[in-house]
Amino acid sequence: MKSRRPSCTDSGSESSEPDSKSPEKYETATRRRMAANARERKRMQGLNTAFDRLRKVVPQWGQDKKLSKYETLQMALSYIMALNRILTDARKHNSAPHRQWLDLQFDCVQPENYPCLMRYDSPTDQDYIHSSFSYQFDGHQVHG
DNA sequence: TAGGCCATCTGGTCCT
DNA sequence: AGGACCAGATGGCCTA
Repeated sequence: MKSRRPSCTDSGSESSEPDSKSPEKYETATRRRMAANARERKRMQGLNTAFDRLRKVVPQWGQDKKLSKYETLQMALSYIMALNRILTDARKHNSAPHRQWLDLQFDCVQPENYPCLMRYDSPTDQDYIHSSFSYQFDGHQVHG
């Protein structure tokens, strides 16, 4: 857990001074604010858990650094488009050898087999897979 | 030190 | 009324 802002306590409400309100109303407002803050924290934690799960199923291309949220979304988009492309290509070439090739592709996109995405048997494989993933880490760009 | 990324707080809006 | 969601503000941490 990261450190929290020292200036903003859970009581939360420098802005909600007692003013003309009764102490009871001030207390109620403070309690509600604290509860809302806690809910918001929990909600954001849920969101971050979802991002972590997404990171696990999205290829990282050997990046040792954890993908940022933005990068994760861009990579997920790119990944989905790549899978879509595999399916489209498979429909175009529906012969037996390509069936084999398609099976291989599907094997490779299983999360437990991601290492095989990083190991290319031929330059052609490397070109194809890289061309399928349009997301570039450097440029933060997706070509669709 | 600047810039990127992130967690948290907060007030507003919408929905139940 | 209260919860969920969102966006803006703020400050901490890390890296080049």
